[in-house]
Amino acid sequence: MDSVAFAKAIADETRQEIMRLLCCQWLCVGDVVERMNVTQPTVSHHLAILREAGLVNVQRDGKQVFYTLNQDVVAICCGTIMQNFAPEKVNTDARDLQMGQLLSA
Amino acid sequence: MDSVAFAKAIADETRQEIMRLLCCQWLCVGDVVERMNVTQPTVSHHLAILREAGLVNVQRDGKQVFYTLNQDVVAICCGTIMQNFAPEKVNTDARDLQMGQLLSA
DNA sequence: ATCTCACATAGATAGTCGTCAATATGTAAG
DNA sequence: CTTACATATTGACGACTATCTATGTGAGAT
Repeated sequence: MDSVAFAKAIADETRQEIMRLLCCQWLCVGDVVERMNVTQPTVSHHLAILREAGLVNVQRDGKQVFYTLNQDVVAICCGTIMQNFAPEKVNTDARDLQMGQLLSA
Repeated sequence: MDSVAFAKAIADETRQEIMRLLCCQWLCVGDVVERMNVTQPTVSHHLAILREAGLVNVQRDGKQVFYTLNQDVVAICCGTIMQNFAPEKVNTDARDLQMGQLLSA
């Protein structure tokens, strides 16, 4: 998963809203649809993009399909981007200090 | 700077290539152009997008305009995204451990 | 088997984006 | 005040994207 593909996958308001819904919980497609202001095919489309990017975990249960956000991939991709484009902010000897600043910003 | 705007700004191969060039050094537009395979207007266009996103610092020197990547903004935005979409990976008590795993992945 | 429900896919359309050639702007030099 | 140079802006064009309606698919339930 390269940085460009990851950025493209999350570069959409609707998609990030879906990601927020799927963060730390499993929801089926219908649940997502009824919490948003777009149609079911639109949700399905965005879920497909997130799925192909490896950003969501999928599990079928009967007629329903459940999704949840893959936090590991998000974290790893963000780490890669920071290593690529903010190397001076993630140097080894001051890592946790810097992270503390970043996370409180 | 919200996560969507940041993602859109970096969601392009050419732009990330420019960002790599401008990481940790100042380059004028001409220098960027001659290291890439796109025309000067294209580089100027992408620099404008990065500039409006606050991702580059700009400094004029005579006829030339120098750019460099703003690593702080990159780091802060990545931190925001991780807080939004990978909260379980950046919790306080295991922060540096998790970061160590991420950065070595 | 048929029906129904949940989800995915296809097709159409409007809007956005990346790129280039051409031109404008602005800065320094002669 | 031209001239030359570095960068920015404009306009055009093709490619991609987000959304919708309509339809397909696949898994229980009757």
